[in-house]
Amino acid sequence: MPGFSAPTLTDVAKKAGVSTATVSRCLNTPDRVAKRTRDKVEDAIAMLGFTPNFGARVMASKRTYTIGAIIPTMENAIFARGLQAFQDALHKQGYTLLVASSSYDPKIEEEQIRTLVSRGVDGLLLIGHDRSSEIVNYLQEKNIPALVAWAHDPNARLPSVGFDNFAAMSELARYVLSIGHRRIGMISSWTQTNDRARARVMAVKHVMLEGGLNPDNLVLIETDYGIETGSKAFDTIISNSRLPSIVFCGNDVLAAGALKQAKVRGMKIPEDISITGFDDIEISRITTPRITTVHVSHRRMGTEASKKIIRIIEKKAFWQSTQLETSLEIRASLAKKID
Amino acid sequence: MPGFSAPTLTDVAKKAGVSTATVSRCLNTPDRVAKRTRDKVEDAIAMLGFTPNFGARVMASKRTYTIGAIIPTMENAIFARGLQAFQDALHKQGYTLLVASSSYDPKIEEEQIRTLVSRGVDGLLLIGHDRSSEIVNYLQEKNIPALVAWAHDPNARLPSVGFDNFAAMSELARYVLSIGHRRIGMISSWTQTNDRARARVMAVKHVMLEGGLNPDNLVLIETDYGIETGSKAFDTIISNSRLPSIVFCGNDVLAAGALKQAKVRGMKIPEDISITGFDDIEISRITTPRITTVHVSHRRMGTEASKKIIRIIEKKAFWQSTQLETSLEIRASLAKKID
DNA sequence: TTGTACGCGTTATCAC
DNA sequence: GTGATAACGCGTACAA
Repeated sequence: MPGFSAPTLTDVAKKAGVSTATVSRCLNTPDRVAKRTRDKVEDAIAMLGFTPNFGARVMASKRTYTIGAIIPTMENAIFARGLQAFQDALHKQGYTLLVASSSYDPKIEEEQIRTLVSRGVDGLLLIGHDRSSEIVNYLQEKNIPALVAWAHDPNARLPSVGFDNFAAMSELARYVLSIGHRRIGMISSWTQTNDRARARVMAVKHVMLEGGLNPDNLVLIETDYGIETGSKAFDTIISNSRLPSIVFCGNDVLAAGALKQAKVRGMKIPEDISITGFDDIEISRITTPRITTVHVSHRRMGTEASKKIIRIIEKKAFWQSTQLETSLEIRASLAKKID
Repeated sequence: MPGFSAPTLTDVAKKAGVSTATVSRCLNTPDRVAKRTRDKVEDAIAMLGFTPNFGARVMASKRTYTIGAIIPTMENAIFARGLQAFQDALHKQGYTLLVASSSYDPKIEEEQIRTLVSRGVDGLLLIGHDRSSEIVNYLQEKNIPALVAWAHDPNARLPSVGFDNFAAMSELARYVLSIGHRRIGMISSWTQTNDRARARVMAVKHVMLEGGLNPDNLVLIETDYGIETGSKAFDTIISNSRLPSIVFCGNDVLAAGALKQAKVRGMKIPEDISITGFDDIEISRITTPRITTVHVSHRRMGTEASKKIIRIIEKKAFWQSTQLETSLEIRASLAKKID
């Protein structure tokens, strides 16, 4: 089909015998056009198979109806799930989602932010509050609304929708201590550039202090996200001189890896050692035994995020952060410590 | 920051004391600009914090460097993983990924295709070959390159990168029959609009015929993707008058659900019943026992897809479909049938 | 209610 | 190697 070129507003206008302005109005403010004219125009549009040119539209109107999201990786089920919900909700409101990923690298995240901004996104969804004030300034200067998800901090510079990682993990840790555990291990994602992971570790330490334990005695391993890495970390932990009676894991996937490895090492769970996760994804329910975890509705977070960002973009409300609930899911991987 | 507006090419040109054409050249074909001039321009760009306007660029050049992908859902780990690899590879080549999802609904997929096309994507990644010829015609008319992933069919109208679902499942089924299984059950995703699922079911039936069994005796349950749905389907299967000795599952997630439910029902695996999956995602390695499955490199598929679509877009090659290898992963959930 | 005409920020085609 | 300038397709004052 050489020489092919898409029909334009002008083509439609000619065919319908009206001006381009009228065609444009039919598209954007149909009620400002007489019914008869509108019908003619709509016929012409249908006959030509016309679709408005996106680039031209952006240039003329400065709006893209596109929202960008930068997540660490889609390979983590919690982001995949939340993002899916985010995209569904966005789509219903006529917005399109542009996705990028940072591989947990702040440099890449900044680069992606700039890319998406140059593409004219109307708003941005980011994960967690950890980023340079420089890039936040940049967004402010460019006037791009940004929303933080998967974390909640009412005092941060950007609005957020998420849950309180510190509080949620504290609740779990308090319960664990209350049933007698005193020797504590933890497997976490890297805390350096991940405020969610950091908050969860801090929570465990804080609760240890509360309970009269020395937080320095926490046997902590940081590692990449994954089942295998969780298994390896578990091996490191049990090679420690003092075997913990409980291993907190920063998420369910690490917990599944740890649990698997415990079985490989011939340990009984929870008799020999207890293991907990975080997120309550399916994996925590199919292991034997099932994993005690913290329930979070990632789908709900995605939906809420879409509502909020659209509201901010359309200036229908001043922003305020919203906090989502979490709840403990006590399952068989955790048991009372009997000395 | 009222009255704020981004610096443009013209601003940069003024500041650098050159024409807009030169600035544009610095951006697109730097080697066609004298070093001295280029330095001046680059300084000006840095000072002003200039970023090219995407919409304008599209209008002038007809290229968006954007590729659209429409997948059934990001909540399925195999798509999440493949898409992540796709996006990483694309990003390295300077392309951006636009994601949409169809929820396995052909109507929604068509709508999403049109949306992405109107946004000027340079190319499209689609899943599977199942779609109306009407929409394929549409893509052809509009001259939008489209690539199919997660399926391989050299005779289809669109190029594809994927593996042969039929052959892969046949291989597994032949092995299963060779170790003595004769009463066969299967849990599959809906086959109506999913050619991958359909091919896997057909493979099992075909191999049954090959082995002298009546394919009509296959106890087949179709259901949604998920662990819970796998469990329910398993219950339905075992309520059947003739208990199968093997249950093929269309994917690992369904298999994990089935396996879990088997244990709930007090059955021993693989002594009482064997279960197999497909995809070889982590979940198949953390269940007890581990699940026999078909290994597929979804990451590799994503990477290959990105190479191929860029090559097609940049007309560096005529298209031809590429087929990826699969391999059996025989694990403890499958055992010889002893009567 | 409808039409005219300009601007949006870039790229590309010419001359120079 | 560089500069002027005409597109690109749409939205929107403004005028009629």
